Amino acid sequence: MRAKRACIELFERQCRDSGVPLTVQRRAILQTLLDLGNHPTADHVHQAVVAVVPAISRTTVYRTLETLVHMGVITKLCHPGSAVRYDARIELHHHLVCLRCDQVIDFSDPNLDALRIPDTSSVGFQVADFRVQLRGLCRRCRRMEAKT
Amino acid sequence: MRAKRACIELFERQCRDSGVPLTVQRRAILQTLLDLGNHPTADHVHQAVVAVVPAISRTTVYRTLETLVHMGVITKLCHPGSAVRYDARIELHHHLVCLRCDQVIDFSDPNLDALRIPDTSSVGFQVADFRVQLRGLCRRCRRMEAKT
DNA sequence: TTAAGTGCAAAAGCTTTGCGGGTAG
DNA sequence: CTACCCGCAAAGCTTTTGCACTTAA
Repeated sequence: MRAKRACIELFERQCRDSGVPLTVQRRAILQTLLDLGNHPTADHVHQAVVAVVPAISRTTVYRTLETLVHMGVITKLCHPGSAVRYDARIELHHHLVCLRCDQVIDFSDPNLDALRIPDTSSVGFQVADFRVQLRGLCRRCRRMEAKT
Repeated sequence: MRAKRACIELFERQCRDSGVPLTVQRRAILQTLLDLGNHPTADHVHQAVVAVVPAISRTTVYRTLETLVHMGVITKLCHPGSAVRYDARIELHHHLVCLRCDQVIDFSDPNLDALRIPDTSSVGFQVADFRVQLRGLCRRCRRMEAKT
């Protein structure tokens, strides 16, 4: 995937520009998040990154993920479940949200991307981007439902 | 507000139709959620409902909120924060999500409502409805940003 | 050199579970 | 009467905090 390299370069550039130290741990966490692909929790990331940097602590993973969000390199996922999930894809894309099992699936569609952003100045809100959530039942939950 | 009564009636009808016992606690929790308005956590609901039913336990609030979600009377909010939030508004509406403070603000707009739902059959997903998240900075965070 | 990052252990939140007693239908 | 609900207490997760040590720039 081409986007991964771009994401890492963005991160390294931002670090230099704002004087944020570029550590082994940070690099490994970002790399792992990119490799994992789908919406892991902080703990998922920790489990995976331990394979690369065995001594890394859960605390560092939590802290680093928040740092990366702040830098705009990754985003927090809006998720109905209890644990926070992170998303390394910052390009415009959308989500299928299962109302039964709370799973979140990436979904891309040019028509959704073309949405015109409405005026929110009346509430003083400044829009940066948007996501569409299509809510319903995923394949598995639909089957379970059918059996009942 | 008209919708509140409708919501309670929907709930009572569903209870009778599916034989779900209609208890004092459930009624009070739904009523409280409707009165609170904006996206409370389970604990917020508990704090508020104690004023009406003093002996009610936190556990019951957690359980009942999940029951109401399952019945389709309320929905879980997709929220980037750590605690789950609930939304008594089941009508179509959208959200402004602040990327700095994680606040979620209700937002209605006919143009967003008119979105054409794309075909998701290729991934076996059945869409029930949708929400648009406009992400950016809320008024307060925008001011804080400006000062820096 | 020095400001910032890291690891550890412990605390603080949020949510779920098991169980005896209570209640709506 | 009977199945389901409720409250309590305790356990189980997830996330944050304080502090001493290490490291990138």
